[in-house]
Amino acid sequence: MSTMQNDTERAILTAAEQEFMLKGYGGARTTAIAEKAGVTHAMLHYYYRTKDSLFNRIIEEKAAELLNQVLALFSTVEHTSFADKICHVVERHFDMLVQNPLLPGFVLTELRNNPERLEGWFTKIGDAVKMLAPDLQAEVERVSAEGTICHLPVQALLSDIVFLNISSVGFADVFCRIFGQDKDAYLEMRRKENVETIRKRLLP
Amino acid sequence: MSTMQNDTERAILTAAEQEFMLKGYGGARTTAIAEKAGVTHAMLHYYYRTKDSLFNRIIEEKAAELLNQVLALFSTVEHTSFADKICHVVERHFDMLVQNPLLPGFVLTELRNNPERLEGWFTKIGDAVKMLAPDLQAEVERVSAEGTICHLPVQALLSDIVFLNISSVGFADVFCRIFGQDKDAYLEMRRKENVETIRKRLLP
DNA sequence: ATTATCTATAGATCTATAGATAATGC
DNA sequence: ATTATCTATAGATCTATAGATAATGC
Repeated sequence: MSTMQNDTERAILTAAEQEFMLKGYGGARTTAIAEKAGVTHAMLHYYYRTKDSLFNRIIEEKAAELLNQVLALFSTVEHTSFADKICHVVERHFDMLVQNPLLPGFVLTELRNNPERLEGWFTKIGDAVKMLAPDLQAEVERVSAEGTICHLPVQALLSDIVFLNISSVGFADVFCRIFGQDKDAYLEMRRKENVETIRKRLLP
Repeated sequence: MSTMQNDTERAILTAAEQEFMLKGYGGARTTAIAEKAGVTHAMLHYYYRTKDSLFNRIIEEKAAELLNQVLALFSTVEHTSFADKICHVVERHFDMLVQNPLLPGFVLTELRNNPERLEGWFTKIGDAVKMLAPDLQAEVERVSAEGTICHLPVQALLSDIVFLNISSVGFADVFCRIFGQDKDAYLEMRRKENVETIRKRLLP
């Protein structure tokens, strides 16, 4: 069975994911991956043939995993208000990024160097957004007409959330150094601050 | 005079800045820089000796340029209110990033791969922040006591501004594709949206 | 004399494969 | 027979320099 992987195979995948996320496709070295996995370099090519196919294998796994997590953000319990629901999404999205702190940098790097390699990601995410956005926009229209929140396009709101959270996690190292703050304390501050900022953004 | 550069020298610098900003130190190739500059590869080493010294030369120039721009953001004309002043800073910071769209990705890449190479940048920025932050915080204390704005730590406010602007520019390509929007239209939307978000964040 | 330029190449590093050998499963 | 592993190496790519030659400035 193909999912019945031996230790070597699994070790290579794990090491490869770390290396690719950290260095990007171009920066990753198959020799370094093999070394990190504790196998000879030839074994990597024996199991995955080329660097390229190993990379594709990794990002397809990662894409499925991330898409599930993102979709799960929205399919959650009922909340008292629209604003509460959004704030809950902000918090869960933030936590998801803390679990994948290398993601923003990885995406930015690949986007620059070989955007075609992430083509699949963007079409998948684009499709998911096309599914979710209209419902969300309809809800905004309805609730804003009641005067509970202000009116705004969901593209703007979603961008706000993602941008605040991505940067908070991606640039935490820079900013906590610039401000002379502990990293955990800084992230804790950002988590609250992003919720607060989005909540105020929704005020009528 | 050392600032009296010939065409070759200048062409190498220009090409190197583009290449380093686009690919990062590790991804940049001195052969590619020479080719882009239209000179033989040996000339690059003749003028700047090593890839490393060429890189340092580039980022020191860039650091000085960026720091001046950032400091200029705050030393500006008087405004009617604190909130107006901040919103003006947001707009000018946004425009500055549009002029340097590769900057966020470059910083993130170098931060990951060899943070020590940007050590100088962060200490300089840290020093500048230590100069500006107390005055700004004092103003927040004063104006928030009057009830015109809410109280908040300047670290949070500055992070909010930088994060929204950096991501808007850095991830514009991804997001306008995901939303099926024109890039210029998306950036125009983000410019207004970031000002609006920060203005609301300051509400009492 | 000094500065600028070119050709050629050394030496390092990286991906990928060839070919031999050991372990495993019928 | 098939699967897993190792050693050795081919071939590509990249940084850096050596050494020769042309242009420039006293």
